[in-house]
Amino acid sequence: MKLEEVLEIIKRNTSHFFPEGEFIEKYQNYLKTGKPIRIKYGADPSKPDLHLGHYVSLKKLRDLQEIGFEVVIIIGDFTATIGDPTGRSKTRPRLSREEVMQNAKTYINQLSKVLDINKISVRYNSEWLSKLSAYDIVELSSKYTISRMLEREDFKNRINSNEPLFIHEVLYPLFQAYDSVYIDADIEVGGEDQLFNFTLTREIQKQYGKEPQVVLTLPLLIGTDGKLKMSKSYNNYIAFNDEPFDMFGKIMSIGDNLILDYYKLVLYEYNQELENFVNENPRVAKEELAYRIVKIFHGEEIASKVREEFNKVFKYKEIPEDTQVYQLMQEEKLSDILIKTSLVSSKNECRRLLSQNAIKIDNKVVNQDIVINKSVFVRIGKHRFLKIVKL
RNA sequence: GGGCAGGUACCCAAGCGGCCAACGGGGGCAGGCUGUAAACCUGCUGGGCUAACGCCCUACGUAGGUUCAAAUCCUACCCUGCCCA
Repeated sequence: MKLEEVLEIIKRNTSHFFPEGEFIEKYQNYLKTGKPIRIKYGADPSKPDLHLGHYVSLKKLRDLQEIGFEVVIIIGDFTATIGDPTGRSKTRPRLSREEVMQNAKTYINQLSKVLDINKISVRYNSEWLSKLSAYDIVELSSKYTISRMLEREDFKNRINSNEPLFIHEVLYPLFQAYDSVYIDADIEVGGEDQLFNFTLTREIQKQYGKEPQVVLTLPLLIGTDGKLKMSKSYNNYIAFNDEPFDMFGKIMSIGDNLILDYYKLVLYEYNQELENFVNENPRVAKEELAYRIVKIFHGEEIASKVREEFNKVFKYKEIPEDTQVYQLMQEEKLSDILIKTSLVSSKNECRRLLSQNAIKIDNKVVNQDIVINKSVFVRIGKHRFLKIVKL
């Protein structure tokens, strides 16, 4: 493929890409010698749920993969026991090895929804990091200074606000850098928040006499709350593994100001026509967006089914088809049933909801904890449903 | 090692012997208005019992103690920050 075309693919949607000259050299060398360009992508197994935010980067990996670049996924099983401090105002809880390994397993399966799984290689960084001796670690840490490390916003903020900053957290970027040294990364891809780590890695690679990696970052997708970057810890994420109906619903709940972003970053779509469409008819534009994203993860058939279902339930207020069913053996109090099915977490919560007119049975508001003795349909708030079937 | 300041619910943060399941803000949930948008208004936000007034249990770093009564006082311990060494 021509260099210009490759550059075009690379630059689509990216927020940082540098140094371009180094990339061009690498690419020309690839054309000449056939030595593949190795892309590194670091996966954090402390958060096993991949979400749309990850998708933005993974999609880029997919593009690069199709050009013929070699994608190496680094499962940070070792670094996860430290916890990436990026953007954190607080020390992350450290995970046990068992938890980390468990999480790592589910990762690959989710990755296969975006990447050609047969062409990637997967490495666990404990493979080399756990073998470093104290001597090696001293050597690694002698290659960077504290003051440069403290140039990082998040670290600086911690210091300034008298929050603890532990030494192992400062070590994190160094270990991540060592991964690149070890696997000879040519390019590292990730979210924009990794910019510091990625550029630091270049320095470390040079110190080890390696060719520094090219940095490629992608913009961060804003989460469903409309404010913060999509992240599991903020609970504002749309996960690969969400049920199609939930996924559709979550997308429908995003603010208007995000619609265009999602089109652009997730679907790679942006033009003036689309912008006009979004401005003129955000509701329809959003529904189309939801449909198309669900289609990526669940296929066309399910996507259109879910779209129909969504409109039935929320536009025309009908009863959803696929909903949790509770089999009623004998008469039971409503509250007991709701707790058993964990639609409600306690009796107090149930009481609260009742008193706030949040619970509807067969479309009629109930205010009291009545006894159920027949088949009914229960709706709590906007999106909790239960079909009770009397046997 | 020494001195000082701190550790309160999901987060921030008041309270400093009873009126404290704990002010206020954020977040979350729910209702109204809507397009499951935003903005806005309102209510709720530890658990159990009750139709309800209310009652009981568990919770203010951990463990003990003083008191009729402790988040609040005392003792020890753990943890964090700042300053000194």
